[in-house]
Amino acid sequence: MQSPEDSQSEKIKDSPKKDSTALEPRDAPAVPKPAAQRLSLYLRYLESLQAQGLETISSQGLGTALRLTAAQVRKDLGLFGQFGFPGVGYKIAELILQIRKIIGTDRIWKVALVGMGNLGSALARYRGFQQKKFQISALFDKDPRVLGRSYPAGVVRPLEDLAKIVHEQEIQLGMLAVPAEEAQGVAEKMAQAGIQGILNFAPRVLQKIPGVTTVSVDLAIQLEQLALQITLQDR
Amino acid sequence: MQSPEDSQSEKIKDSPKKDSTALEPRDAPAVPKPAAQRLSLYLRYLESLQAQGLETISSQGLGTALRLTAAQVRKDLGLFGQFGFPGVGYKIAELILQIRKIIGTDRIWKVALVGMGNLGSALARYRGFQQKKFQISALFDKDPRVLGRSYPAGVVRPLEDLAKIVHEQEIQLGMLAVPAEEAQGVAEKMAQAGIQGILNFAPRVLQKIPGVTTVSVDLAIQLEQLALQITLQDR
DNA sequence: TAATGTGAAGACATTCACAGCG
DNA sequence: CGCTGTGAATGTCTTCACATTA
Repeated sequence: MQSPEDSQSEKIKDSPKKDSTALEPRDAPAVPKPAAQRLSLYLRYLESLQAQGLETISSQGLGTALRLTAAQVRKDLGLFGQFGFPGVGYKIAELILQIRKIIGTDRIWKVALVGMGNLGSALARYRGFQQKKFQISALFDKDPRVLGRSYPAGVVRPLEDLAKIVHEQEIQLGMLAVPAEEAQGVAEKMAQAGIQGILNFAPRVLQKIPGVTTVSVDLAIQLEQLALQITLQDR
Repeated sequence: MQSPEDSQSEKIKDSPKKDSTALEPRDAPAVPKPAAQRLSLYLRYLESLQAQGLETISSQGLGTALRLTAAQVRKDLGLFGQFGFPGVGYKIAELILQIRKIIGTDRIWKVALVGMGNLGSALARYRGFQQKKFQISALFDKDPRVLGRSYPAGVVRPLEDLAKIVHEQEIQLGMLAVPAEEAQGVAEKMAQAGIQGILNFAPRVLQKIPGVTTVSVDLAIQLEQLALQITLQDR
């Protein structure tokens, strides 16, 4: 999907290959990329179940709501531990805590947003992030016309201040919403500033930057995927 | 990914199974979902090459730019035809036309946008769509406070007018940017109005609606994926 | 009894490697 | 000669099916 894709992303694992005597990479079982994506879906749905006051859910119940097989759900959760109770299912509250811990959203992540055009300003106002433990902590642009503009997340600062602010505020993630031509360059600046991961909205594939993880979302491509699926169906 | 689905999406193919005598589904070779996603990436990069005035590109060149192997590129394009020239590579202009035809963006698709909150209004102004042959033709909301507001794509209309306008303007696609709780209901209204495909931005998995293709994009989930990858790395 | 967890089988996707072509 | 197109080999992911458990 949807990505693919709908969003593209970096590799996650580090296949242990033949060398089982390797000491360094702390032999954790690799997580299949599709399973990683589904983990977020589980969490989101479990949270809605909890809001409804439910206590347990079966792999079958999760699967039906998320359009997956029950076996898939069990395999996915099984990658991280034994969370279920035979004859009962999964305890919702407990599973939510476990998944948050796996994803890392048992704590808050600070995010810098670079590029305050149409999309950037929408992202700055989007409420879906806070709930998920992401706090937009600083806004940047290079266009003098938007500098100083004020948002709930603060004022727009010049790109030159990026490294300083990232360090001061201990920002770990960045969202990149600049024009395609500038994306690679700005991404590299973000990396140099100490950002560990970049969510890229620019319509361009970023070349690998050592030490940085990137995930891309391209809105126009998602519409194309929709068109393609329809076109393939009616042929 | 995604990757799946980072973005998630419906099934594309229709596995031919054993029954090779089937008459109905017009035996076209199924397209692997990941390959379908990459097709859009090829197109986008080819267009940028064309803008630079280049004439040909090898599978190796495409692969390097898009972080894929050359073999992968050849396999993918090979799913749709023989577009390359041994010893030369692919002719950029020609390949662009072919891929547009496959995706269906050799013509214009009309799009209705439902839900004019933060995200909806950003989508209404986003320039990345027109270039890709998607024309936002009508805007809808149910909140009286935003009705009548004016955007480049027109004025915001009440949701009750959806079916009428979809038919009048021959709209085929919809973008859904309403709150999660309303997503399924509004998606079903869109289907009834005659829309063939929905790009869903609401943070909820839509249940299957017969006759409609859906692709989902969840911004908060993409940030979670970034966090997860970083968390998995440093464990 | 109603559910999980998990090897084994099967389906699917990627990479290899090389024949063939302009 | 350089590069494509494509079967065959490999690798990854999903589904099956059932022993196991509370």
